[in-house]
Amino acid sequence: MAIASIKEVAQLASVSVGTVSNVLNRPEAVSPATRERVLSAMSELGFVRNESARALRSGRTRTMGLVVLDVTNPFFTDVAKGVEGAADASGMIVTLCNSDQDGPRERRYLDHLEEQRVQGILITPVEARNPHLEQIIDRGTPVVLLDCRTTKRNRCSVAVDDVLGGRLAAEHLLAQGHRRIAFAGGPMTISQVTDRRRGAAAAVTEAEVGASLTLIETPSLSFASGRHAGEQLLETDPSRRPTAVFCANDLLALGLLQELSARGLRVPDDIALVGYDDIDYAAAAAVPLSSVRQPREELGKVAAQLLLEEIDERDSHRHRHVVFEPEFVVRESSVRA
Amino acid sequence: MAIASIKEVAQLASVSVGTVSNVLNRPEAVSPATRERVLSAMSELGFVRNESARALRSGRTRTMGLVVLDVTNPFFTDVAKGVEGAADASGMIVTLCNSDQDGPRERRYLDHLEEQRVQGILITPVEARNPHLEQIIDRGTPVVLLDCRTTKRNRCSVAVDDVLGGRLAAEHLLAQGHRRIAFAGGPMTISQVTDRRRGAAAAVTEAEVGASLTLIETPSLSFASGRHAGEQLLETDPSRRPTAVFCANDLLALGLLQELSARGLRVPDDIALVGYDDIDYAAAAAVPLSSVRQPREELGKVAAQLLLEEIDERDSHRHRHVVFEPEFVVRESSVRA
DNA sequence: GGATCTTTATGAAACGTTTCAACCGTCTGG
DNA sequence: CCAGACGGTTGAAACGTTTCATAAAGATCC
Repeated sequence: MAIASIKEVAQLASVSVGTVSNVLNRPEAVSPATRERVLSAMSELGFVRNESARALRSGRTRTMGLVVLDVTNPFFTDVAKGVEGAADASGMIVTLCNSDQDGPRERRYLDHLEEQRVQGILITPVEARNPHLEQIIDRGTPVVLLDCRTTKRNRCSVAVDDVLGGRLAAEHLLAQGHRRIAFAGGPMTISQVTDRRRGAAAAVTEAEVGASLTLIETPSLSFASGRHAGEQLLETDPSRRPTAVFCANDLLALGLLQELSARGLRVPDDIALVGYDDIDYAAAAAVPLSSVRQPREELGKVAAQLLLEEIDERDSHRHRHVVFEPEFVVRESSVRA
Repeated sequence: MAIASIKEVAQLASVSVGTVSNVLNRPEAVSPATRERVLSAMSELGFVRNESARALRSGRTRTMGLVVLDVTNPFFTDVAKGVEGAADASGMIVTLCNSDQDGPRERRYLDHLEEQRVQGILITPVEARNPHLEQIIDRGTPVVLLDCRTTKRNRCSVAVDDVLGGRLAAEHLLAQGHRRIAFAGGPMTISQVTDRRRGAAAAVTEAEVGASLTLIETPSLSFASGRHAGEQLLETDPSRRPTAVFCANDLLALGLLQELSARGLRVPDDIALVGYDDIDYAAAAAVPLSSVRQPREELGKVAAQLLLEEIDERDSHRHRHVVFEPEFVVRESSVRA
């Protein structure tokens, strides 16, 4: 049952193991005749190269790790697609891990990736400050921060300006005449959440129109959390209720939208809604969702390229911080007829 | 820069490498005093176990592969979540691969997984007949077919009865009075597509009401393909145009819905729509989508458990074929007021 | 026809673990 | 007081590759 090794292939083809290895790695260095012989021995035995042995001896793998906050969020799957495309073009394989916004889980995956000796790691961390990640970098595994701004000098990062995104969303709502605005999102350890809120808060104060930004903290950025936030909102006294909600992402907004509609509140008439990410489903929602658009696939692609660059250049590499600009997309959920 | 090995840890702790290995694998077999000593040597050196070496020597990894047709499809991410949960509970790690409905790509991933010597593979194959997959099974890697029925005796499978699902959808549309019905989906190599169509076709013929089921073949089961199918539909003569479309999945249906709405056709009045999968976004769509619900996470969970079982039992394992029943969910997209 | 290169193949030494037979004290029961 | 068991530790072999110095056999040149 055990898969044939290079040794058995060598025996069948009457060559040394070194030659078999050469056929695998530098086929041009072996004469056509023997190459043919080795190749047919391989297929006769159903040889499959043992990546563990190869990695152990050569000291390098062909794998990179990608750790995202939520695989079920279309934003991240689009990002993952970008990463995968770039990796594939360089003959790299991506191990996709889902931290599910859970610290310990994230840590387990990081440990595993380091034990696997992946060539590098792309990560959207659960917490901005992460000593464990720091250690991994110190031990020599390149890490690129994904969708997360940083000024740290020991890594690259690719992000979209979330503070600006938050500002755009809030300015739009203010322009629509809203004064009691809420920001929904959480947990507050996630930098995207705090950045978006910060941008919105700044816009609200600067407007000097007596507007306020209250906080609806959610346990996660999911559809379910959105529905739950909707319940909370419905419990508050209508006279003091916010007239507009800016959600930290589209999933949250879609969940909120569904809960509000189910309970008879109309969007945008009773409550205006703005999301974030502009996932495909935002435009297709019951009430098409205004949202802050990010270049999702591009984000992943650039992050992967940065990592590949760092892997290639190693010591001579200079870390870079790429920041994209978000774009506000107006749809029905935030403009009263 | 190189990460410390077990040997250096042993040296620092003044023990043999065997003892260090024991601390790692059978800590109860080593005295508390030395264990402590070894542990602190490890943290001092920043030791990280080399999984390649471990896998090579022990002959087993702690990884399973999951190959899906489309990571951006919420159906598959939900399935993946189920798989991951079950795997995690058994200390296994999942390598998630996205074939993107592309044969060669699928093949590359399968090769990689086999080279990695994963303990087993969960796959929703691009084509039902797959000689390469067959070889992998023959060489001894357990494979479980995911969301794909089979009667093959050399593997387990977990699926939802797609023929029944197709039938439910068609029967519903027939009951609503539709006679010119279309089935949208593709490519036809994917068994889910053909099964769903077959079920629908059977229902249509059995009804004996002079109804017909035309085919709108799409290149993939994506949002974009749905929009494209919408264009096609709009080009056909309104008098001969189908009055209802049953889409092979929800993404397709949502794309179609968006295109139709954008071009001024009303759903369900001008064209009724039924999807498949009942992803979260189906209920939240502009026109809430009728759909065929599948137990997504459960599907993944059971598949993973079957695989784990097979990995455990090995030779004594008896393959099983689990089939779930789908459920039709009626919403506005298919019932005229 | 010898010297010098090239081309091709070889054999053995790593890589970092796990595994296991063997060993050494110390304890236990008779 | 001895035989045997037991808890703890050791040392070396093995896993399947890659890598590299070396060798053998032709080819090329003067």
